[in-house]
Amino acid sequence: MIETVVRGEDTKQAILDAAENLFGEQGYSATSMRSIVAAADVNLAAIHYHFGSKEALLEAVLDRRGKLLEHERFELLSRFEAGAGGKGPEIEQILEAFLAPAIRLTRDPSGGGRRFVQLVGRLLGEPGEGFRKAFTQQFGPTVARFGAALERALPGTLKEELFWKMFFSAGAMAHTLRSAGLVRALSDGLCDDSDGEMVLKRLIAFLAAGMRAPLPVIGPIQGS
Amino acid sequence: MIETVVRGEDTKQAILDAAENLFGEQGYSATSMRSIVAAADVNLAAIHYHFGSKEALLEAVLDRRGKLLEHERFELLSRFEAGAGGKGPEIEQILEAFLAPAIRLTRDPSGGGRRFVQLVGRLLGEPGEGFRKAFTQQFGPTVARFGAALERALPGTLKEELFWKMFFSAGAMAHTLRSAGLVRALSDGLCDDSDGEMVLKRLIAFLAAGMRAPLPVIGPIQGS
DNA sequence: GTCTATACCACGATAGAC
DNA sequence: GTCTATCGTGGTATAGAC
Repeated sequence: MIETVVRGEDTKQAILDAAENLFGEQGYSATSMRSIVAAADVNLAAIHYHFGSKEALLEAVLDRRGKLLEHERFELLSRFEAGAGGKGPEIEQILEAFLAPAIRLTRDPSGGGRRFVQLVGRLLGEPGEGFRKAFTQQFGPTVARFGAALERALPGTLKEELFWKMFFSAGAMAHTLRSAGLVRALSDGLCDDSDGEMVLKRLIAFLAAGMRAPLPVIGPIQGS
Repeated sequence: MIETVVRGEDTKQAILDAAENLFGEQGYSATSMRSIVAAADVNLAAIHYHFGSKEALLEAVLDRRGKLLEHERFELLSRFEAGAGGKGPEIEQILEAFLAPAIRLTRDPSGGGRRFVQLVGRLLGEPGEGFRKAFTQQFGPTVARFGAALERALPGTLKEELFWKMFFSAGAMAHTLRSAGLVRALSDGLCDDSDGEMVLKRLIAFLAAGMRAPLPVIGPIQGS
């Protein structure tokens, strides 16, 4: 006779922890729900009871830390805005407000924060209308808020040019975040990303230069 | 009585075409072999006969266009090197030699080239020791060749700093390539990437600025 | 409300007939 | 070279125990 132990919220959190780790390590599609319930030591059907589906579980994983991440980013940006007087914060400060909370998550001793960051970085590149919607919903307000800040920091930049700069930057940022902890292997031992502050400062310097660079305008507006 | 038709090489190419399209559209893990054989109108076991496994099929897809892509990149870089005399090509030219052949593939009328480029861009972010090995094998020589060219174009740059610049650039490039044809949707109609030359020039300008920017050096080497 | 057992169909892979 | 049959595992769904 197997005893039925009612754990309630514990079960939910155990599933979220296991899913965060496995999704971050192996990617969403490559992770099976059976491996998640095995790691969490719960029954297979518990996922469907608490979340409904694999995709809904992913959204719950994103939600758990995503709200806090968004709050920290807004908080930091607001602090920089307050300290900059009327002219708004510098580009470097805007980038720092966006990146520092994410990089800090990378150093979470439990490893869960790093896995979460890797997962988000990978999701930006994954196709499937399914969770592009969830992704936009999660990070849309952040993109809007930081886009507005960048627009003020780069006077005279067309909306279209700013989009491309943010687009290129998103690629570099996502690549850096999803590779968290793997740089030593990727660079054959040449480099290391264990010093998060170092990675942060270098990424900011790289992106700020690109943000300030004038992008060529093609077409009848400028001619050749 | 169903007739057995022997198609030989046709079957192999049909599978490669279908796999390229579906891997590029949906990603590797999310694409089932059954959907591939349905699109190619061949039997399920044909994949295993011609390629051996799903992962081997992926490598075959990468191989088919990858060799030509590498050749075009090397060719372009060599031409720039020949035209630059003893001092080597400019950063912009090196980036163009790397990116232009890939962007041009994006405009392939059949759509296969675009799907291939999307696939490669996505693979850079996917985990799994499995095809990181295949990926390195496919693009290792290219990275080495272009890294050497960049090193000469950026005198006085430490190997470590150069790695990070190439690392950030790889993220931006992969993001741009894997989003080929999706920018209109991603930007809510604000921008479009149907003009490949425009995307190319803007990406090069963005990256060249980052490449030239001095990255902060942390640690005892420079102090604060 | 919480959890278990179990069944369902699609998946990647393989063996062997033709 | 091609096909069918089959294996173990994947995501999903539900009935019912507690």
